[in-house]
Amino acid sequence: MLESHQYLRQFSIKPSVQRSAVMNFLLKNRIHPTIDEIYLALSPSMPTLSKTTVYNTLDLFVEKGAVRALAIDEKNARYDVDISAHAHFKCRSCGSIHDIFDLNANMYQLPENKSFKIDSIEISYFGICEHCIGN
Amino acid sequence: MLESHQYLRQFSIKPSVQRSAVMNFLLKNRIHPTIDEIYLALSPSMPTLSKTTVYNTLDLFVEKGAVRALAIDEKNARYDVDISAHAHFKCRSCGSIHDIFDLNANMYQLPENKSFKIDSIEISYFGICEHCIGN
DNA sequence: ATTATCTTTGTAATTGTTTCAAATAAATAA
DNA sequence: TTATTTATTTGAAACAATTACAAAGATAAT
Ligand SMILES: [Mn+2]
Ligand SMILES: [Mn+2]
Ligand SMILES: [Zn+2]
Ligand SMILES: [Zn+2]
Repeated sequence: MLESHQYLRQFSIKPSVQRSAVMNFLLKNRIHPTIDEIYLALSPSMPTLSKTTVYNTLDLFVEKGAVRALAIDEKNARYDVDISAHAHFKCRSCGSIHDIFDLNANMYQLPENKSFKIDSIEISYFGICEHCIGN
Repeated sequence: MLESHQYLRQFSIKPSVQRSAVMNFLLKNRIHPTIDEIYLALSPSMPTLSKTTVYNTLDLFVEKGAVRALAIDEKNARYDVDISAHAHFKCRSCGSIHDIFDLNANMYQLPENKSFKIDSIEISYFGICEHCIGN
């Protein structure tokens, strides 16, 4: 919790109790969680926590560049505290999302394009995960 | 309409009136439309068309491999009748989605991975489009 | 013609997200 | 400190996209 406190400051985010708790969860659970997963995980120890606060908090984190929102899951927004350039894998069966590899320089290279001003890239792979194959 | 009739058969989709109309729209409007856009476009000429049918139809098309569902837009599912390997660009301002380039062989190459059985890739770029810059 | 199967339709339910105003907490000024 | 302003959290309601489902309609098989 102290760590997340510090961590938030690096992104000039004022560390409230709720924000620190959310960031702490993200730092310790690198599973690209949904809003609901975050809320359900924190709710027991913070009974007054509102889901709206989780939404507000994640919006703020994204705006400040502390976390990245992933589009890989059509159902729910997914959040990643790892903002380095890396690709993801989503299992079609269980829906879990995993880091798959770091993007090398030429893959991550944002292409020059006359029609669009490109500022970011998202590379997603789909298939079946190890765990689901063994079922 | 005759064309889409034929086209559907290639994917062993039985071409009903509704299915042909939806496929015809997709073939002639390569804008990666949402369900709603498809429904609103067809609705005037097919007043009895149900939105549920549009959902059913697109689910079937995806299942049969005739169209690809894109995850690039968090709000709505987007559908692409072009199933070739190509990357997309989404404008953060107006939300429009464009084809940006074909994926070359080494980019499209699905990586071998011991933990996951990978079957597809989606590469998305984000930024601001030409039109929105000039505003 | 009858029966069975496939497809479409409209409604209702569900889910994820956003809006918003009141309540609470934190920061600043007096 | 106390008062005042500003920032944050909260819960309820509104909203939007999708899904579930059962009845109606169309098509195919007997
Ligand atoms: Mn990640
Ligand atoms: Mn496309
Ligand atoms: Zn899995
Ligand atoms: Zn634009």
